[in-house]
Amino acid sequence: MAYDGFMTTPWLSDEQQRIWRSWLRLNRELSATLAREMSASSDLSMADFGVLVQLTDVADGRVRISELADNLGWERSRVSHQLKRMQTRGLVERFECAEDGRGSFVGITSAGREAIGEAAPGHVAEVRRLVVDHLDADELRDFGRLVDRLLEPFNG
Amino acid sequence: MAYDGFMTTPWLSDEQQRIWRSWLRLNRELSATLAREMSASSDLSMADFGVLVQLTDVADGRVRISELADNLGWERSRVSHQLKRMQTRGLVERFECAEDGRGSFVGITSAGREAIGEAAPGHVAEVRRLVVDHLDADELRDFGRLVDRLLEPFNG
DNA sequence: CCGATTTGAGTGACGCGTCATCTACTTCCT
DNA sequence: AGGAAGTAGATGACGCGTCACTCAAATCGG
Repeated sequence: MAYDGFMTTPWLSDEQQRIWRSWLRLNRELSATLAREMSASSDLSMADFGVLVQLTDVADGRVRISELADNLGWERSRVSHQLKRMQTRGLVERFECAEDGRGSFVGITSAGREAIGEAAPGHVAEVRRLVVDHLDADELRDFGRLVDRLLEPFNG
Repeated sequence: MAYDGFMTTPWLSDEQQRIWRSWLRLNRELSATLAREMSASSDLSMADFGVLVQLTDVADGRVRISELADNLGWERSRVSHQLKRMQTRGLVERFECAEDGRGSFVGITSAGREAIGEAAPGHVAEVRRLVVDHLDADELRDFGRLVDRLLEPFNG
């Protein structure tokens, strides 16, 4: 157990610290690589892509802003900023909401569909290459189990 | 195997997709929670904290900027921007480099040491609570092994 | 029915991160 | 020695993300 000189609280053990730092590094490398691939092979950012995925996931192609925020796990204001940028570029469009005068719908445009259609194959290939195909069946199962385990504190 | 209507490339299987999305969510929740805790219990951001950790890691308290960038796994320009902000707040200081007229050293100030001393215990507690103590010994070992496995493509 | 509270959404300020580019210094090649 | 190429670091522009705040509409409690 390693203690840091100026702290009165135990730091992590060397092994725990190694694992934690590796985890941080993995996130860094993975998201940087995916972001680079995305912007190299399309005009979309990862954020754009995430939004468009959600918008193609829904049947009628239009979602309430808050529902979109929930599905993305983003703050509302983040969604708002993001949609503003995407609307400027013609990737999404907004519609008024009849049932609730405060709310509004957002939907994907045909330009948006075209953009995600271009971006998706390369992105999927990269996720496969770096993660899915890089683990065998057992490892992938363990991986899923662990991720679920670590998500527990955020589900309750 | 699920295919997306407008694509000619295979998407991920439902299970693979579920795991991948869970992983993305875990990153989101974890980093958001840690960032929130950090800024609630100190005046530091996660980025500030990372820099200060590196600067306390080295013995003499001064590092070449590029070395710092390598240790952090950050781009140089990111380091440059970050250090400028931190220098303004008195957390770090710069020194000229005698051996190389282009280069410079950066070191932690006493204000910087004080700041990280305040921030560290809460941060460590949060990492413990959400990750380390949330997994038993076997799970932690598996987790480390999987993270290492996924880091392989970035090591070669 | 009316005021108080809550909720859906947007905004401005500001810190973060990347990319392209710049400057100054060093190194390498001949 | 001297010019070409490379390297250390800084910078400006711009997109991303959060926080604190605003406004309008809906809902709730009496």
